[in-house]
Amino acid sequence: MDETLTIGQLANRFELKTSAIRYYERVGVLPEPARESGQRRYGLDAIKRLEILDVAKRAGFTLDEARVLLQRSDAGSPAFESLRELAARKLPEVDALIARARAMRTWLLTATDCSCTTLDVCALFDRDAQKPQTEVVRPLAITHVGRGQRAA
Amino acid sequence: MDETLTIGQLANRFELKTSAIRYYERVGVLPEPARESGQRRYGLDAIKRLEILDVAKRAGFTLDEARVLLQRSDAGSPAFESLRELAARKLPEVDALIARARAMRTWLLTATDCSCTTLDVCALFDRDAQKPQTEVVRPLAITHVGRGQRAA
DNA sequence: GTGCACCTTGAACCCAACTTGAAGTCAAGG
DNA sequence: CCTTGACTTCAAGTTGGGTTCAAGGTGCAC
Repeated sequence: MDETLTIGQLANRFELKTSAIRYYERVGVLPEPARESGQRRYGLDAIKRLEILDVAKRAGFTLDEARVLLQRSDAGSPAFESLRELAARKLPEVDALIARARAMRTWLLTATDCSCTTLDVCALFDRDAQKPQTEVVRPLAITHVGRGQRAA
Repeated sequence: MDETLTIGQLANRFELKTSAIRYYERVGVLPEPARESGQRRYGLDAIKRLEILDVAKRAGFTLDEARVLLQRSDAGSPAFESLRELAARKLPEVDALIARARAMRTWLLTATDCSCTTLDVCALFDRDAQKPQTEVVRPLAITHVGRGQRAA
């Protein structure tokens, strides 16, 4: 029980690829770990960090935001201010996402039992009728999900 | 009233950039339009297409899916089968998105009035406690929103 | 002493949906 | 004639979150 893990063991534990962990290190989300004959060795701190990161990703934070979060968490004292700040900024984005997704859902349901025979005459494609509910929301940073890798 | 628009006029009408319209043409979402001394001239068909595309994008279709949709719409006869098919395939993805977004929302609300002083001890970052509700959903093709351009 | 599993590196590649840039064309106005 | 402004082309860049590749190191068992 020496409490350190290789990158492969750590990756397994979090269902990540080793390349992802190296990537996190590269972009500053994880600090550089200790080495044993050139190889990375991770301790409890890294595990805790990845756990936090895991939750943060689920919560819709980008890696950049998570990086800030984790830096503050290290700093010690005013740790939680940044989290509350970030959460408060994130909330309206998430609300907008939910609203948009619901409008989409309604549209899709209607579409599956629409009986028009050509698209041109169908009310589903009446732009103005849809506008009020389904405003397009621009910068929505929930886009990290599922990009850059094909079916893990 | 000659009913044709230049690319710039069309772009204005849909709050797109001209580059986006050329891009749509390049990837086959819009057909090649007529030309007058080299310049694109768009008619009502193009407007209708962009209206459909607009709704399709709101509904979470990718450009690729929209392209199929619009091709079928041209073909004439079995037009709506493809739409119903696409809608049926899309629905569970949207449901998953909504579920995930709601879990996120709960988490964010909790975060804004959590009173922990360091991240390490906070229940918000207890991975296992969150798992059941907030499973990470992988391929979620709603990612077309807000990528590739900074704040239109 | 070699086979094997695991680790190392940097650079290049992936995706979607565009945007940006350079260099050129065209018509109208002064 | 010259400028202005809107158009044209094709190539390359941007974004985020990684993956993939080639070439090589390390340690242990057989």
